[in-house]
Amino acid sequence: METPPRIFKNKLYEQFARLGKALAAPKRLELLDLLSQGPRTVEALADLTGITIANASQHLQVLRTARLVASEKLGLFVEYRLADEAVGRFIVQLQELAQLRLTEVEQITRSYLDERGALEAVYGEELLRRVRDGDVTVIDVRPREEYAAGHVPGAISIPVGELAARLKELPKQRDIVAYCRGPYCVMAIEAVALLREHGYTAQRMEQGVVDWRARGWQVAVEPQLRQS
Amino acid sequence: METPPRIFKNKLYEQFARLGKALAAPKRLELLDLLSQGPRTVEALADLTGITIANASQHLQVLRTARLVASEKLGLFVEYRLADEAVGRFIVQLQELAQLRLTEVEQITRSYLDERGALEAVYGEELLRRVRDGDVTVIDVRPREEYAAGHVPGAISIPVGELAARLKELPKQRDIVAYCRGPYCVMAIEAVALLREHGYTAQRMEQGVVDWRARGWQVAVEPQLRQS
DNA sequence: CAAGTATTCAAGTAATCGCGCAAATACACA
DNA sequence: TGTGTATTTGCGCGATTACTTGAATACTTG
Repeated sequence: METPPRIFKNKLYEQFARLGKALAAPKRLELLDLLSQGPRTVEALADLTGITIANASQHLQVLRTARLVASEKLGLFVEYRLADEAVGRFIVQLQELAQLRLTEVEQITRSYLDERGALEAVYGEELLRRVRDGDVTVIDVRPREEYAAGHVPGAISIPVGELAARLKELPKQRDIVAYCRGPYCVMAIEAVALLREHGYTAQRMEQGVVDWRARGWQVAVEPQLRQS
Repeated sequence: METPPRIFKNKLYEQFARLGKALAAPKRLELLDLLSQGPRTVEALADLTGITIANASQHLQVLRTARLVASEKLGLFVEYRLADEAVGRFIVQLQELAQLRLTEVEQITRSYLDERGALEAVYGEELLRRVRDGDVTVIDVRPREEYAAGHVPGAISIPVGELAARLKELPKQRDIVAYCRGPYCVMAIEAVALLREHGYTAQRMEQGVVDWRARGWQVAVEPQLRQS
């Protein structure tokens, strides 16, 4: 026999758990991370996460019924996006909590960095300030679409795959800062390693556009691409 | 064939998903909510959530392997507590996201309030200011242990069950504000209803001590109870 | 209107989860 | 050292979940 407050609590926590369940699969978290960089089609998401299209579609359904993502039919494709900026911020907080509480997270990233020979020198807030003030040359090494969907003002788009061929665009006498999706994104790590090999002074900024926006700072978008 | 970055991502998101999995069961969220009010024994938690002791123990194991709670043997009992204040803040953020994205949450709370005939008049920040400045009589209607583990400075402890018998302690000419665990806790609602029936001017404060602390404000504790 | 393509749906399978029950363990206290 | 109590563990059941494969659906576009 259940009393009214008990029924109420059960219903309420069941709702909260809807979010928890949606966040319980690694691939869904990866999808959310990608979507926090900008809208994507099912195929692109399947590609980037290394799962089948049908599987990606299913995961996206789950995220949609948890109201974390929204979809829109655009021509032949279905474009998925985060349902709200708050979702992106929440994902960041989840990752921060994991970083804080699960020592394995740091072990995994550290061993990956070691394996790549990328010694990390992170200056955190100081680096952010220099990026904000334009003291350094900032490159956004994410895919072009993500740059278009929102990027740090003043940053130039050089997807990591093109970096080797476009080195001559970069001035050797200025410090270079590379960023990508966030603290666990590996593209900026590769970029910095490559730049240093070629004699540049390069640093990685851990923050991505989600953090940037969360601080209340302006992000730039390419207006011509947001039209349907 | 998996490339090194893919392996890295898989391992990383698997870790993040550990938190998601821990948050995927309604009862575990309820346990975390209770624990954010202060430490509790297994038996007490089982009681408060309406599950068997064995079941509660199992859920607590899951939360412990996700490093969200910690346990300590105290005499004959095992006391569980949040592993970090950040966990409490995170739970609040989860609930805020649910409130924002899942309209069902508001429907459920609204229908519960209607059923209780408790018309909600919430003044939010203004009410908080008055509580902080001591303009009102503040009562903490949670169980005594939770009050002892941390409460709003100046609040007096009147567990909701004792309220009817202790009405005469309260001044009729001053406004009364009742609070309990947070926005979804029903005890303050009951308290306000009872007070109004008896001619008091009473209001509910939605925030609990977790929110209070998250704002950087001081919480008071009963020192003599925190000794082992 | 027909053909092609992106996405979703449906069915099957192996694995996991939540829960109840009963037994085992661990520990304080007499 | 024994006894009582709090907690954990093991086991079995039904339900859910993730993933694959193959077919269906809904579009656009020629």
